[in-house]
Amino acid sequence: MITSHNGPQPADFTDVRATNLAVVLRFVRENAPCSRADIAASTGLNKATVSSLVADLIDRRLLRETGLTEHRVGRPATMLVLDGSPYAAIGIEVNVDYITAVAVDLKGEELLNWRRSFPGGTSSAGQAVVAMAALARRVVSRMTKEARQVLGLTVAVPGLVDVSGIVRVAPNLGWRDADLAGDLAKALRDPGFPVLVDNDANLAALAEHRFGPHRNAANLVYVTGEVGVGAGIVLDGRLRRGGQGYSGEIGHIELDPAGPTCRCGRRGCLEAVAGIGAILAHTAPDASPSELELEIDEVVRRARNGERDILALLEDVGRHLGRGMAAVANMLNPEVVILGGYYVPLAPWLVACAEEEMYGRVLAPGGGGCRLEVSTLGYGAAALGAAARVLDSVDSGRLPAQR
Amino acid sequence: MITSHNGPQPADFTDVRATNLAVVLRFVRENAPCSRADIAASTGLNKATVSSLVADLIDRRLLRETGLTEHRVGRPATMLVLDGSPYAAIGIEVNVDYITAVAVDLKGEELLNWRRSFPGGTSSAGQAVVAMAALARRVVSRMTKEARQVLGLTVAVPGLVDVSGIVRVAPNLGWRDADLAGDLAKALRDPGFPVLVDNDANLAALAEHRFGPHRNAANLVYVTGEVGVGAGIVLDGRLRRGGQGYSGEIGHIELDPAGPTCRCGRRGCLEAVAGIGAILAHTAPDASPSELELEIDEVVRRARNGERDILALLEDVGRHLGRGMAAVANMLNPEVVILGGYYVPLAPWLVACAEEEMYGRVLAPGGGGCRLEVSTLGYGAAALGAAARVLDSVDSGRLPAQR
DNA sequence: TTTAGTTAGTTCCCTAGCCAAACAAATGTC
DNA sequence: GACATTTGTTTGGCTAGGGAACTAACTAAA
Repeated sequence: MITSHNGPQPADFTDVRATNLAVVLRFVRENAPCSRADIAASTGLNKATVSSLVADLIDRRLLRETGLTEHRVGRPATMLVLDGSPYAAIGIEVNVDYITAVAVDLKGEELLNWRRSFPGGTSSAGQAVVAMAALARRVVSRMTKEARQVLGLTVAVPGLVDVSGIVRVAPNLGWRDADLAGDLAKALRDPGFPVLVDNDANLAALAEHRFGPHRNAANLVYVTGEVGVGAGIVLDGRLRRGGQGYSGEIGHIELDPAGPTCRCGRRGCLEAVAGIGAILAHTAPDASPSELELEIDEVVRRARNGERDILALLEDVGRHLGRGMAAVANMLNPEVVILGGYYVPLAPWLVACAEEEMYGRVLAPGGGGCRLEVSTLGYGAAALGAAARVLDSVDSGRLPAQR
Repeated sequence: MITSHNGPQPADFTDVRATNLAVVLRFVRENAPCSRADIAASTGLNKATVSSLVADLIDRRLLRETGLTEHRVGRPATMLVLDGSPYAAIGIEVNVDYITAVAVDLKGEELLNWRRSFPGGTSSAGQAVVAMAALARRVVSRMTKEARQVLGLTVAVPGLVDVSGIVRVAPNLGWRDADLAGDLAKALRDPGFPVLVDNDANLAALAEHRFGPHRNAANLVYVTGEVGVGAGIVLDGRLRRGGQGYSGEIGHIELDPAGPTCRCGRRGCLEAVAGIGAILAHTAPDASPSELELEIDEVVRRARNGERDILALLEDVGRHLGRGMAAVANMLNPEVVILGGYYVPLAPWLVACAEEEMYGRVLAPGGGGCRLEVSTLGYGAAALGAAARVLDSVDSGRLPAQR
């Protein structure tokens, strides 16, 4: 795909080809099964060109012809689908108490989803690399056994990852300035596929953008609901990382100078008043990271039981969250803000208040068309997004080499 | 230029040509005077290709050869510069008490800058169209007299402009749902050039991005300092308007639930605690819009005199502004936030506090490399940006027809 | 069972436009 | 004056998209 960011690059024919291959690939992904004629009619490409592009994609085993034809008047069409079998993209998520690995095929279908407990909170980045490498090797060998070529691997990290892929700060993991991608690639001994690192919120946003129910929204924001609150921002169809890669740090937007003290030392941060910690501070002040999930389950149980104080607490958190999301909606005017992480199980008691608060504060008419939704991808969104990151580079025309 | 937003479009050779023409044009703009050989060496395009592209651009009178050559070893180079003379881009800004029109040539050099007083605050959109059309006609005829072809006209409006160019709400002007662009084009009777409308903050951001001292920053935010506070957001080298075009409405980010009441009815909005109105509420509570400039001059005078209460007031506003900018910097991680409008004359007393507050709140290491700067383009930034908007479409390869 | 009609996909040719290499032009240097 | 150096043009080759004609494979109707 021909892009023109910071200092436009000149284009040549290979760019045209790459762009058009990507166009066809994406069209088939969205509209499979479909015929060459469909592609030509919908994309505006010439029939001959489509035939040539499709042949190329079939050669590279990205597409496959199905025997099926449509029975209407005229010559029946040879239908095309994405070929799921020959490739895999791997996503890994490191977190405070576990490492998750997922692998997906080109269609985004999950091939495996493994979770290992891992004391991320008390391990060094080096130890994490060892653990990730071990897990990655097993995933890769499984993929190889299934005769799949691995297209790439991306690691999702809860922390600030700069544009060059260095993990600058990961507060919950206690890491600083770790070249996770480089070290992991080294540990995998020249794996033959790219190894990347990115922020978990960014990748979860990517997952929503590619697989979620709002995948046709070109502008969306994904909000993580963990102890930290972060956002991944997709504008005009692409992840926007900002100048150094640190965009989306909405957790420390100050909502109330008289609010509770945040772990960052200041007062009334979004994270302090609407993060998961703000709930647990009331219900289980001493919970360790590994007990988070259990504690949230307990909160859900009590909310279901209709316990007044819990409901009031959640309403309060919802309202604060809504105020934060109003800031996001006012600043970026996305089509949808998607709440993820622990906000998902708590959504039934949060969203109504949050929505009310948000819509009351968004200046644009009709709230700027911005909806507040709950993620349906579950806790694995970041890992899935990490895999989606790999697929994205295929989609933008960097196809695997021809057989 | 080949773009691939919302549903990628297929590319063909004309796109390659357009992309490369734009590459050459932009290179010459940045590096004039320069030779064909320079262009080839720096862009990576082939010498032959550059010659052909340059010939095309000279044909369209976008470039011009200067007789000047560099005297080094070897054949002297024919130097190329942008041809300023044959074209003009027009920008118009409507505001509460005046209409400004500027015209610039391809280099961005100001050809004229006219200001008419106009009671925007009490006029209908229809009346504004009449006034703008009258002004525009005079500008066009002046340009025609100078033998310049007008490439386009853009109107900057302080209000919410949707993606289709309709002015949805302009609070200070009292307009709603006005098709300014359509009506103005009609009033100009098929002018033969495109007429567009956009938000003033967006266009000022564009002006900074093209002409300002931070023009090489691919990620920047421009903040208007009027009674209303709005932002224009440039990410990855392009203006980001959000889903419906309403991005940048930072004026109503709530900073303090216990703060003063904002004109939007809520409390503690950025605009209410750090807008120009927050200053004038203390110094000249009954000032009319047309007296704003005078009142600000008075504030500046008193600050220069070292009046304690004024300095304290400005410090306070600066701190609130810094808190708002921290939210922006945390969310978007731009390379620079540029303060415009009335913040410019007040900057000496605002910026230090604002910076301190901002850096204290930005989570990213080193503040994410985000600087807080003051606009150097003056009050005309929006009008200039409106003209820049026209030049942008030339830059992206939509060249004026060949002679 | 033809025959006509319709749609799908391929083939052939043309053209745009990039690149590489050779070459011509214009200068400085020894 | 020979040679080196750099600029810009010319020529030819290649990639890849578009258009039109053609073949293929089916349905429908006579």
